[in-house]
Amino acid sequence: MSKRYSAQKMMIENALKQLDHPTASEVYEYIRESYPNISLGTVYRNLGLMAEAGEILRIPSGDSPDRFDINAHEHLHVTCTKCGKVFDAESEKLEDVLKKIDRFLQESTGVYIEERTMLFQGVCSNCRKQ
Amino acid sequence: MSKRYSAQKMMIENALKQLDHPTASEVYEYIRESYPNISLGTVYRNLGLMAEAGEILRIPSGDSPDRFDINAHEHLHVTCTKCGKVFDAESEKLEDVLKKIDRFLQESTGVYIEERTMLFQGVCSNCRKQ
DNA sequence: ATAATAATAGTAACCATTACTAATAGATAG
DNA sequence: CTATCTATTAGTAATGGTTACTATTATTAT
Ligand SMILES: [Mn+2]
Ligand SMILES: [Mn+2]
Ligand SMILES: [Zn+2]
Ligand SMILES: [Zn+2]
Repeated sequence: MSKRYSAQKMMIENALKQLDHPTASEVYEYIRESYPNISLGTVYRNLGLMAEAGEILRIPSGDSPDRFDINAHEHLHVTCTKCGKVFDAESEKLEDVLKKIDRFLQESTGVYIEERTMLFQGVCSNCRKQ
Repeated sequence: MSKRYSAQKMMIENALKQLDHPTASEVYEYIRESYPNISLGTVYRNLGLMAEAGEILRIPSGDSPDRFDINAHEHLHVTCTKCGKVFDAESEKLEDVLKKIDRFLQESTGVYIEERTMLFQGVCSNCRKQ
């Protein structure tokens, strides 16, 4: 059938667990250390399929390459513009606020919201010290 | 000094007023009808500079090309996945909610938020009828 | 006018991502 | 088992939006 659990996919899953919100290239480089023949195309294809299936999260980023997240539960990301670190944000309170936005947008535009892309940028407390 | 108001920039501004959230290419094609020698690079450069200067808004879009908005006031965009139409959403109420998100993210991650990228997608009421 | 320098047109390069293709590996059936 | 079928891969080429480069043109300052 249409699902063969390849060794490569397993390695990609493992890389996602070891790395913090990595790009496809970072996953590729990580796997290459133990399995030098892995193909970048294979990494891209599997990451895309997994994101499509809802098994992982794709974090689009506009200018820089997309990042991926083993934590598939919907949550927000904040990126530091100085050091590039990615922070997670998640809470009941936040979910309520987001639902409120969905409802507002739906009422004011008539569009039934199916997907949101949200990315926040700023300077982290560590980088502010320097 | 560093600001020369070129005829090309004026044409780009005008195109932004005539078109609804156009891409750089759409601006380019629009201007080409009356001024065939305009360069796509010039359109990109000016749009980038204007967005940088806060004179216009850049709407990043992940997969598809970025769009631009003559309305520089911060507001949200909802795109219909069927017809591609872009809807504007703006209100006092919404601004309050967004400020609330900023404050929450700042408290929970320590990052001082300087920029937000938000894009919503769904199906518009018109497309739902079909 | 002359010189200095923004800005442009045209084109080449970039780079993340996708598409393509022949080879591989794992499942299926006899 | 052996032959066959097919999902997946490695390797590489192509894509497409965007940026970089460079010689030329247009605008400003002297
Ligand atoms: Mn995360
Ligand atoms: Mn708008
Ligand atoms: Zn930082
Ligand atoms: Zn629609």
